[in-house]
Amino acid sequence: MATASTSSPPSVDTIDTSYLETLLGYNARRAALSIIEVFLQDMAQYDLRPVEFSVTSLITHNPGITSRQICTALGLLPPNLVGLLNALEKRGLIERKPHPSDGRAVGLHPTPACASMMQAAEKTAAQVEVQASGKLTTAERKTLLRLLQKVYR
Amino acid sequence: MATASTSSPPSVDTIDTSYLETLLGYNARRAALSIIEVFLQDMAQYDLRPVEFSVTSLITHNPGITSRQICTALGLLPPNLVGLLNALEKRGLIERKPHPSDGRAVGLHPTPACASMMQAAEKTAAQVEVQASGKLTTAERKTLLRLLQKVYR
DNA sequence: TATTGTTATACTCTATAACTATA
DNA sequence: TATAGTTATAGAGTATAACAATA
Repeated sequence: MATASTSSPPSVDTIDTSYLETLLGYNARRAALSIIEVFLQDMAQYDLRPVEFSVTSLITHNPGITSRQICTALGLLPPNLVGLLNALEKRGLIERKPHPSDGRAVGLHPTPACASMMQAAEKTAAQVEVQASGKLTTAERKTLLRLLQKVYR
Repeated sequence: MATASTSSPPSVDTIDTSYLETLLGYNARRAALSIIEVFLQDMAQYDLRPVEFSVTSLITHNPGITSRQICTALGLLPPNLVGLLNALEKRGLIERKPHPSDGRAVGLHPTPACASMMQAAEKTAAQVEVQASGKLTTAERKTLLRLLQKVYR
C-alpha cells in the first residue's frame, strides 16, 4: 500500500489555494494589497501613504470640509484622524480655519503647496492605475470599478 | 459678488468623492473592508478572523504544508505566523509533525476538530459571499472574481 | 441632550534584525 | 552558504472611553 499506518506524514509540493480563490473577500484583499504595494512605491516621493493621499485629495476637492465629514466619507475614526491632520498641517499642506456656521467644527483647507503637490500626485496616481491594472483591458478596468462600487455602496 | 475677499471660508454640504472613486486602489480597499466587516460578524462564532480562516483552510486543504509555504501563498511574513500557529495548536485545531524529507521544516496538519469546524465554517463563508455580494448578479460576481485575480496574479 | 474635536490608551497588524538548527 | 522556524521588537493601523467646547 502507498499509505501504510506507519508511513511518514505527507509533504506538500504544490499548494492548493483553489478554495480560497472562490471567496470574494480573499480576492478583494489580495488585489487591494497588490495595488497598495504599487501605490506605496510610486507615492513615496511625496511622502503620502494611501490614507494620507485620500485625506489630502478630499480636502483639495472639498475646501472647508470638516474632520467629521472626512471620517464619514473614508470610514475613519475621529481620534485616528487627529494626528494625521496635525502632520499635514505641520508640513504646510493644510490650514485649519473656523467653520462659518458651526463653532464646534473646523474647516480644513488646502494650501497652495498642497494644490501644486496634489496636481503632481494625481498624475502619479494615474500611473499607479496603469501599473496596477496593466493586465486588464480598459473595458475590464471600467467593469471592475463598477462592480467594486456595487459591493461597498 | 458672491465671494468677496472678506467672505468667510466655505463649508461643504455634499462631500465630493468622485475623484477617489476613479481609483482602483480606493475602490478595492473599500470593497475589501466592506466584505471583511461581514466576515468578522459571521465568523465570530468560530473565533476565526480572516487570516486565521485562510491559514486554517490552507492547512485543511493541504495537510503537511509548511509555515514557509503558507507565508508564500498568503503574503504573510514568517515571524507574524508563529504566534498565530501557536494559538491554533493550543486550540487543538492543528498539529505540528516532523517534515518527512526536510529536517528544518515542520509539517502542519489539521486535527479532526479542525476538519469538523472548517466544514461548518466554510458553509458560513458561503453565507458571507451571499451577504457581501448581495447587490451583484451571479454573473457579475463571477466576473468580479476573475478581474480581481487578474489584478494580483 | 447631542455633536465636534481632542486626548489617552489599548489592541491588532505588519515589518526588520538576529538567532538556531538543518540543508 | 542558504533556508526554515523562531524570538524580540518596533512601527503602523484601528479601536474604545472620556473630556471640553459648542449646538
